[in-house]
Amino acid sequence: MVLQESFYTRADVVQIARDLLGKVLVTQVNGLYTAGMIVETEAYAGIADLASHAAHGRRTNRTEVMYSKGGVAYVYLCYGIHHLFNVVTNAADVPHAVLVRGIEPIDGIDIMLLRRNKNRLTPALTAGPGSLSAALGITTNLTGAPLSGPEITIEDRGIITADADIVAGTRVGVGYAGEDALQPYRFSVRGNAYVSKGKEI
DNA sequence: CAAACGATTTTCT
DNA sequence: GAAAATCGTTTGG
Repeated sequence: MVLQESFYTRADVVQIARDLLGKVLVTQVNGLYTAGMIVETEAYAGIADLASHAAHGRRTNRTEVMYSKGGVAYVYLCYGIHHLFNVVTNAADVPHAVLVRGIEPIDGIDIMLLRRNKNRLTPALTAGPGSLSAALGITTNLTGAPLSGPEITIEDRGIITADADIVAGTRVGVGYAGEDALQPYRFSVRGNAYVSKGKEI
């Protein structure tokens, strides 16, 4: 079933990041259906989190969508090349978000291969935030799109991820955030090949 | 209005 | 291991 708004509007963004492991991210872009299980996430805890784009309550055109009520997409362009997909959480005006960093392909693998210009399935296809966005056809024009569909949804297909199979660690690429870079806000499925190789956990 | 830079990935040496 | 690719956003003048 498709996750309801009540899943996203909860106050604890770290808990949501953990809960997203094992859920299935589904996109339908240009009529092409692709889906994959989320295996790696990072929480960005709003104004108090120096690693967040909304640190100190910064509010700009780019970050505005993070202030939406939970349950919409926040996609932003990094290094001019990569589209990074986030899930906006919490109530309106609380700019929390969860970055999805890795998925395990489930449906539409042939489509993903075409989009990534590859001809065989390897973990590199969807490991890493830029890679999975490209594979699923996610671009910045999905920013603000509701996760209730039709273009993008997150589903619970009954996959259970035990606590023992969840690895917590520090976030990748946020060294500029000082103390907050040390927060255990990164979660991944233990041993899964589609977890990105960014830094060590 | 100009300049620097980034929640990354790929490619070259 | 190092560096390029590449552009919207943000910041400074």
